[in-house]
Amino acid sequence: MKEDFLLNMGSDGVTDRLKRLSDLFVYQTRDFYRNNGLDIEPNWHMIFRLLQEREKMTVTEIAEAIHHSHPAVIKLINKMKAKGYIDSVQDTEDLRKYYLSLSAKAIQELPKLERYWAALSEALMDLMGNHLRLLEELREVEERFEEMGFNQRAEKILNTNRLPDSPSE
Amino acid sequence: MKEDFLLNMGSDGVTDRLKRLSDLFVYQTRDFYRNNGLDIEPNWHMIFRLLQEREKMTVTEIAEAIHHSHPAVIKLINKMKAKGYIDSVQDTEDLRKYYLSLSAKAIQELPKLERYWAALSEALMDLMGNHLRLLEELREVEERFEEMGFNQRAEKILNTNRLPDSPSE
DNA sequence: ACAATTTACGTAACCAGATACATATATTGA
DNA sequence: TCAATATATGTATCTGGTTACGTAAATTGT
Repeated sequence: MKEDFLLNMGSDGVTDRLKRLSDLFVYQTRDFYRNNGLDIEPNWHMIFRLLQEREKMTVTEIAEAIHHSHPAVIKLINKMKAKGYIDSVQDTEDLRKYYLSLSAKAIQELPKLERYWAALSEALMDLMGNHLRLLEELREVEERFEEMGFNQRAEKILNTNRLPDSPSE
Repeated sequence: MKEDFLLNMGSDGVTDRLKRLSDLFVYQTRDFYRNNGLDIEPNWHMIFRLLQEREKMTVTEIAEAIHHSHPAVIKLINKMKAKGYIDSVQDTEDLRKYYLSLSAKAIQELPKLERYWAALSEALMDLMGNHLRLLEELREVEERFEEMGFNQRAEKILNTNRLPDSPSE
């Protein structure tokens, strides 16, 4: 068990630990796919699920649904298109819009993919100790974030700390 | 309050939510630094802390301490060097090693930086609801990860699911 | 009806991780 | 002692995210 300096940093280490853990999941999921001969990327799962439910969506709608920037969605979708998993059809009324949906190939492969996703899902629950406390804590922070950003909270604290304190330097 | 599809995905959405939250912290911390005229990046904080405690360390030692790859540390350190925050001295006995330490400029700026880090730290506690439950849940998952990777867990589950089930397709 | 604004998609440039590969120096071992 | 192996740093290329900027189409409003 190697030393982990981020643990010493207490809450100040949380940002990096969140990313570090997320990265571990991503890299190992990619490994898992490759070892099992699946030609998909880890972050495509949410797009599959989304388009399974909604049938067709525009780039902007997807970006809003998953709370990511639209360029992030465009890059993701372009790779899925290149592999033939996504169909794109221009809206006849609003020429700016393109409706994205799962291709025939994607739908055909779904049953196979589902089996691997089920294994990943079980492994995840296993790793979380078969409870959802991490999710719950995450949700709490996400909710507070919506009330007021980290940014503004820090700025506010900086100001209140500054006034009663020394006006020096 | 906009819809968030990742919440619908339950535990399958956790990977992306961890990264999404971490990114929010990073981007808003960068904003905070820029608004206050500080010429540093968010992920430099842990390096400052580490070198404050250990005085001097090699790239490899830093990489091990924070559980990142060594190329990640090299990139990070090179940027800090470019801004004059890091000194590098070659070991006289082992010419492969370079001891990294905080520069005079870095040490001189520390008191100023501490005030901003204190504000960020408070803001973080605020956002976490003044408890450390998120950290505790995170720690649990990190520990289980050390016992067995996500990868192997998924592979194992895949195999046990396969045997008693249909050998079809 | 047409100018001004907003919306949708796309691109460029940046940050931050990882793995794979390369090179130089140390260490090991027959 | 010298060949083989291991270690330390560095580079290239991939992933994934962001903001800033650009262009075309739709909507708003006078």
